Amino acid sequence: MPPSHLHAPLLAWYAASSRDLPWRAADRTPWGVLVSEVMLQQTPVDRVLPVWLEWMRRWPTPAALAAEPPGEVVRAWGRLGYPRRALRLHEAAQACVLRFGGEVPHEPEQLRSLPGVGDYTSAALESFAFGRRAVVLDTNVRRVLARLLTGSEHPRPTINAAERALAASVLPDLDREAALWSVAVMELGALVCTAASPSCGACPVSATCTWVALGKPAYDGPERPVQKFAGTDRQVRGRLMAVLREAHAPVPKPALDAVWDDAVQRERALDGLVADGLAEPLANGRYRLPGVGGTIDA
DNA sequence: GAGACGTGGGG
DNA sequence: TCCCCAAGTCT
Repeated sequence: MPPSHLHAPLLAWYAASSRDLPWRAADRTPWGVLVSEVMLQQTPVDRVLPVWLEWMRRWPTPAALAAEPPGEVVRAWGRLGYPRRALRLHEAAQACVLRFGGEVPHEPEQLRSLPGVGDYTSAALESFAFGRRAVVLDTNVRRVLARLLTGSEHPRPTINAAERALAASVLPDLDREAALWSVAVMELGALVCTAASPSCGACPVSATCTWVALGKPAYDGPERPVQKFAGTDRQVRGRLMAVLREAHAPVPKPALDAVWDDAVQRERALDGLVADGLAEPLANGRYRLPGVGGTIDA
């Protein structure tokens, strides 16, 4: 249970300053929360918002999404990035239909069995969709608790048992309060206690923040991993997928070859997309998003 | 447990 | 321009 000097001001701040996001609305559904959580894995809210609205309009239930060919789902995913998430969401929808009566399940182990649902997303669904107490530990919560409680500017590169226990120790005991606490801490991390330039002057709990009390010391923990992108297979895959998404007929190989000069890397990337189920090779040497179109171009 | 996996905005 | 960053998951 968080001490009241943290709990009360944070909840007051959340009531006054949180964003009105549709997946938090009173009429939200577990399915809508699941879609939002998967889309928000590594993608900012502003970019997710329009895509989420369109998805919920087209596919308001797991069954609606499950009935689509995977390629159509990948196309609607657009430029959110990491399109394998779209495939996993499609598979998760099918699992809901086949195994859970068309509903998003509410038991943690059932949630964890869904493709694309890991520790974080499972806890987020427990908490935000079903109103149950769960330790929600995403990058925002980790950063806020690191600063507030341990005085470190950033959390360690990987979650360990001690960090999870600390998060659990400040989580309210009751379901409703726990869910509210988690979403409020997340929101504080997203809007105020940001990674690069926190607005401590606007923070409702800066008076009791350990990191502030220590004079905001620079991070001195283990090296934090940096991701390369330019020149990687990931960049090539992205370009290939952009061509396939925008095409509404099977794509001739030369159109794919045009996106990258290095043939070895290009073929490796394309093979990877096929292996992942993101691209479908046709008999005539053309490619398309999996299952779309129906007609086999001759 | 390290590395793979997209995309685009901001400093 | 370059680098960091954004509600992680999977292998």
